Amino acid sequence: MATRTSQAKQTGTPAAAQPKAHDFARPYTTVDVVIFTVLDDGLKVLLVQRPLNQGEPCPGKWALPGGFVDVELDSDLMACARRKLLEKTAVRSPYLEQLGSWGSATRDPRGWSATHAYFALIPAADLALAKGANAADVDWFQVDHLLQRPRLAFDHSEILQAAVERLRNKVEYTSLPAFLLAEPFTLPQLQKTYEIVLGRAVDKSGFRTRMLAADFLEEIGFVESPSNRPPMGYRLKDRSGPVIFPRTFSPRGGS
Amino acid sequence: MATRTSQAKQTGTPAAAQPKAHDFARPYTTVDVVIFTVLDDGLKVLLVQRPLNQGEPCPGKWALPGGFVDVELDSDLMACARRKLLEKTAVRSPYLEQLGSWGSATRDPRGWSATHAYFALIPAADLALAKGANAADVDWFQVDHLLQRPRLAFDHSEILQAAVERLRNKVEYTSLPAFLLAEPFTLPQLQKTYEIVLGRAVDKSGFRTRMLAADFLEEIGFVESPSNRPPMGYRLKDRSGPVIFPRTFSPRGGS
DNA sequence: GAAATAGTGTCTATGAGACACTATGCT
DNA sequence: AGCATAGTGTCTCATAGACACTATTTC
Repeated sequence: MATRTSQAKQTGTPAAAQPKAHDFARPYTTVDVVIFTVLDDGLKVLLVQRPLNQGEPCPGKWALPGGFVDVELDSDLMACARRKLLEKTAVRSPYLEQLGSWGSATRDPRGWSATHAYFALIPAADLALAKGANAADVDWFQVDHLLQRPRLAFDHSEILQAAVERLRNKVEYTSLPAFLLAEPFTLPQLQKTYEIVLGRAVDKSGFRTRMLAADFLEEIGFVESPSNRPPMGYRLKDRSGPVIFPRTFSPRGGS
Repeated sequence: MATRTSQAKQTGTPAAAQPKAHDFARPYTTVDVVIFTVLDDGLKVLLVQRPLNQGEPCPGKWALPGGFVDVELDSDLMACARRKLLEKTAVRSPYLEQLGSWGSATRDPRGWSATHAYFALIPAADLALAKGANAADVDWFQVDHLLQRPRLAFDHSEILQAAVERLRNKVEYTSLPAFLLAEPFTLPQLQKTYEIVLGRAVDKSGFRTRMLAADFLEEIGFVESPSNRPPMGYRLKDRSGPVIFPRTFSPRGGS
């Protein structure tokens, strides 16, 4: 029992004269980040083109930004994700949430590997500054196109799909889209963001009632807009996470 | 940017004459499983006592069942979780869902490690058979007690807490508790299970309407009960996963 | 004043919660 | 008959969706 090959960690039986289990072959440990933004009226995701070098897997294919956990640099998984994000976007404090993990013997040709996937939301406006940091092999892609024909490296298409599902789901009952906007933002802007992510229109009146009832916005004064009546600007009362609404958005609650 | 120590995997820059990044130090990769059941009118979780051997971390403490991924045995993470579950409970086809991952330099004294946590639901009835497989250092613990004073090995108290939160959350809007019952079960039994997991009573009429409207149950004929009017027995139409209800349970939906 | 956008009022159908009721079997 | 459990009917009130309305600015 409890030994060797498999476990040893949480086994009841004394392990006797076995080599320590944790000296056995270890899978690779990586972190990948699905970075979303709303740009040009569309939901976009950041991808990185894989190098063409010999020995690199999936050469030339587009992939999620990510890579190996660095046991020297990264104190934990989240820190590693934040580092990857910072390297690619120069954004420091995005919304960042763990998505799940994917691990198998075959997902990376180099051997058994497990990746810890995160997803991030960043305002497109924050990127202007970061342009310098963006290399030529980094670009934003329309999410819808990527879902229609999945061609990403490794199992990244699958991970992307899971991220979009999670995002779309949560948007139905949380204030997540607010993290896709730079402050101050207006309610019409926020509504537009919801509509872009959800892929459908939502009623203005209901939307406003809902947002204000959730009590997560703070008025910041009127904001100048390209034309017409000046809208109220808002910021988040608490940037540490989204608010959860009591009910869902969908038109007919139907099962 | 984008080089060395850290990545190399998804970096734009040709890695030139660097040692391959994946030859660097690798974290340990483990899987832990939070196994729930409902037993004696309480929500229980399965724990394993850690061995007392020298060199083993957290000797004598109770921990979630789990251990190192075995790159020979385990084709993927889920398979690893299923294996751990089978080893401890002899249950083959439980409800099994990924919970998240926890990884840091310090969570295991042996070094940088990342665990992939899963949670499982099994009917207590299925365990009778498994008793043989259960070693002396395995036992069921009342979840509420463990949450009140967290004393588990490693960061397992944190993982358990996350699992309970996820479970309680999902129970509000899914048919998950059905996976805690052996078939056939009755609606009163199912209701009881909901109440135990949620920690509060739910209205009978509303409960039944809801369950039947969700159309995930199949009548299996009347079932003998200890007394009185015989209830209808049901089984799941689809054991592959829970149904999601359109709305939540909570009394006042209020925000 | 017209146009365009921001923001509010109001009506209604739905459906969940609450609770009273009926049904069926056991002793 | 009486009790205990299984199962149903019904009333009400909150609210989400729909949509019509008002408000404030620019030209």
